[in-house]
Amino acid sequence: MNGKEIGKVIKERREFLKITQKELSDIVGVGLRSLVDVENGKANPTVIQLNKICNALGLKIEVGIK
Amino acid sequence: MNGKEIGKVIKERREFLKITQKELSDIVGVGLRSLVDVENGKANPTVIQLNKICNALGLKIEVGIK
DNA sequence: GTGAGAAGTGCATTAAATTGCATATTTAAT
DNA sequence: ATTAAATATGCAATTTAATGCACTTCTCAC
Repeated sequence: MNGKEIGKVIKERREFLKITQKELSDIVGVGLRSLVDVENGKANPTVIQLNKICNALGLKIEVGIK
Repeated sequence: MNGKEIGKVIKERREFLKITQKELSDIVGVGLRSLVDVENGKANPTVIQLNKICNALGLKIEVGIK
């Protein structure tokens, strides 16, 4: 999964939970600008950044054998 | 999975494949210093950085429902 | 079709990741 | 115990992610 695909999952999950980018950004403690960019695959986020977002959405990061 | 856990997977996978950090670093195009830090959970790598490493090791990143 | 809230963009600044290099430490073979 | 290769760390420089703000665009409900 690359940045675009990850962003897609995050965005869909957020929309499924019916929360706005602003709300999520506040909850998570990640800048709105950064969150928007991540969702749109225009960012290259760090693991910590991704984890913050994932935790709030009931998502997780996994690294495993292909 | 946090940085430490991810590093552990990467390190174990590299050792399983019997390649050195230097070799992997050269193959992947990631600085040796960065690779070492990632493996030891002392880094907060970006998705691109992680993907470079994972690709060379037959690993993948996944973001999914917890 | 207007208005309001949500989403996306450009730009400048700040914070942090990435890197190379020199050096230390660990590991493993002889 | 020596040695050599592999692994780890401190530090400084460079690159890039993260952020805020102002502004634009999109999307619906009315």
